[in-house]
Amino acid sequence: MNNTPTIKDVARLCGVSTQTISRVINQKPDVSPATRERILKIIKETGYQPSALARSLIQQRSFTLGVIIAGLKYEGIAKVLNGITEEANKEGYSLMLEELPNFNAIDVQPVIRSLLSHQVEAIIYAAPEIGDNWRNVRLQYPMSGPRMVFLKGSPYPGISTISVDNHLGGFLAALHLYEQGCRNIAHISGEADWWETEERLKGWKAGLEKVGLPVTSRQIVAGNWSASSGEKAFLTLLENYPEVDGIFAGNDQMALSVLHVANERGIKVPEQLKVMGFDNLAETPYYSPSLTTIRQDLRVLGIMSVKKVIEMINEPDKSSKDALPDTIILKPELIVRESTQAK
Amino acid sequence: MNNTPTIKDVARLCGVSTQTISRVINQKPDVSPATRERILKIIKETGYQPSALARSLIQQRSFTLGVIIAGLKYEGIAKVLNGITEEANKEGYSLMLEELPNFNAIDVQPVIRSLLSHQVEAIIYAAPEIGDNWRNVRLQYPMSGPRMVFLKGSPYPGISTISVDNHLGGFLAALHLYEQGCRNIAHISGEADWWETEERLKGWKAGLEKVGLPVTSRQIVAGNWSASSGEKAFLTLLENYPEVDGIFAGNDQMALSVLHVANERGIKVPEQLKVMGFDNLAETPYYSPSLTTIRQDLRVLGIMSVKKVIEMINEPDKSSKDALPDTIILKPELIVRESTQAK
DNA sequence: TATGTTATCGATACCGTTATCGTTGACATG
DNA sequence: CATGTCAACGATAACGGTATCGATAACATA
Repeated sequence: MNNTPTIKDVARLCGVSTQTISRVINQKPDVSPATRERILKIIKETGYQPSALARSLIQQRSFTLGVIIAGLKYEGIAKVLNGITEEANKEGYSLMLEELPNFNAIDVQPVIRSLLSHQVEAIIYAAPEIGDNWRNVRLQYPMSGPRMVFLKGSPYPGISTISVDNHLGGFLAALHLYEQGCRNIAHISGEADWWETEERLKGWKAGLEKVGLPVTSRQIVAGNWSASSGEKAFLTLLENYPEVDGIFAGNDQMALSVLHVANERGIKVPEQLKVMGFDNLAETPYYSPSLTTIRQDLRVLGIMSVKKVIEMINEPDKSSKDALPDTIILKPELIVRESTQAK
Repeated sequence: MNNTPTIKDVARLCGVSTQTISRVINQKPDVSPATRERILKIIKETGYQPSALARSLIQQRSFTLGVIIAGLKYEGIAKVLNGITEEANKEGYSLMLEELPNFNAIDVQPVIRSLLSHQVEAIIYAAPEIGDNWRNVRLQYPMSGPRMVFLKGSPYPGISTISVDNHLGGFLAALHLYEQGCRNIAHISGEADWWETEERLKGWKAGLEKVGLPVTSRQIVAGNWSASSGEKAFLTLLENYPEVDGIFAGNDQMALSVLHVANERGIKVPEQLKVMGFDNLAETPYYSPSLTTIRQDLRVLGIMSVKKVIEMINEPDKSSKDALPDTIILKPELIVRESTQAK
């Protein structure tokens, strides 16, 4: 009585069957203009809103996507999510959001089950690939379940994956530092076992090899994405590899703390040391000096992921000619700023 | 046939009624240990998962919260969301996420209707208060609808609101700069019409008045939260208020670009100019110099909001003794670093 | 007049689950 | 033996919609 009206209430008020109401709200034919108008009026008056739940149940379509994320504090994922919400909104899909408490694959199963029980039509898996945690998810995932797209990790045949070419990013970084005159180039890597960490490292190595510079263990120090880890790593570098004249940090935060320490110690950037990061955070133009970095457009990544899953929903045979490929690799881009500009 | 099994499939396989299956999955009595075990075994074998949709429909409970956000690119909201997902997870609630395409109140109505049609049990409104956009939402929202909590805006009698005391933050900032010896203190404000902008500005004014410093229009320059706006604002300040010796920026990004410009121009921070921000971003300890700022714990804000709405769901009479108050104001905290340390 | 066509609408079943009440049989009790 | 109690289970309706088919009346056509 006091609650929100249902289709039955509206039908009773209009003196017609629920079926006719259904026809009106779904804009189907077989309703006379007169009754249609009368019904629309009463719908407006009562504020009636069809239940998406009941609809999903009978139609076997929820128009809902599941999104699994982890590490919202890591900044990057927020941008991905931004793209996802934008595109999902545009396409009329709702989103169920699940954040994993940690990065293990162990806790993923209940999260997926929860999404499935809500009959999401597809799942966007945007938690980072660390070690073999993706592998387990991919293996355990039921073939009969709704389609799934993996974000920011390694491609795998038969499984849709959308990533940024981190290898290329590392490669570009190494080359750029070389071209700016650096001959002793170090790398502060991201958190161990992350796919992105490995790829950036490999790309950086490939770049050094390409230009004929040696790659020794002294040149590589492990960080963990955090600014404080970047600070420690840089201090280690100064001790073990004092001739360093170029640093490629695995992300902008770690690069920032390199700038910070350099500033404290009177090491001039870029004159004595060239520094670059990865991500192109919005603030990087305002670091001191402004930071050269590798731009990756994570918002677009999110948009692509929604486009892809909706495409998979609409044609499960995936045999369209201009369909998106299963594996999409976005190209990162070098952004040159003061921190590597030879003067 | 090929699809996920329903309760009927399980019932048929077990040779019992669906009711008995229901009793098992809900851990209710009136099932013999033998059949219970047999049923559990078949449930495991088939991978049966009860439909949350059907359940929500019959029970009139969805165990789902709606979250409305805007401006994911603004960093702060990601932390709020982080707290929300954490607490919701803990309490066994799912989340439906909706991001507003802009900050107007115009587009809010369809978003709310969408959430209502999914029968969310409560809504957390975490889009910023700008001008009177909250007012419209609050007025248009149906009294009969699920309860709603507003985040990061002005309290209003009878409506639950959880915010940070931005006024206090601005006040603390002004006082701190004064205590550090500044006598010409400027403010770079956030985007116009935001509640947070106004509060920080008012608090800062109150602080200056408290210590007996004048407040003139020259001392206030409008920014828009972005680092580039901070740069412009600082340049304006240098022109119109050259005697400035202390700056309170409305957020850390704008403070960062003040540091950047100061560094470029050879203005020594903190010796000649003391600078502070607001937010306490993770990177602020590594700005050069490290940045004094006002810490607000937005993750806790998110957690509190979930606690509050769940409390409202469970006891709509809100007459418990140790219930959370309708209006919760979290206290920000001064974090002193190099950028304001008198030497 | 008998039949066909069309526009408009309703009756019924169903989606997958649970609430509610009823049924059955075994056993105890007076 | 009649009755009561209890454990274990099923039948039916309901949640709020839609799919499917059918019904009715008005009108056109043969």
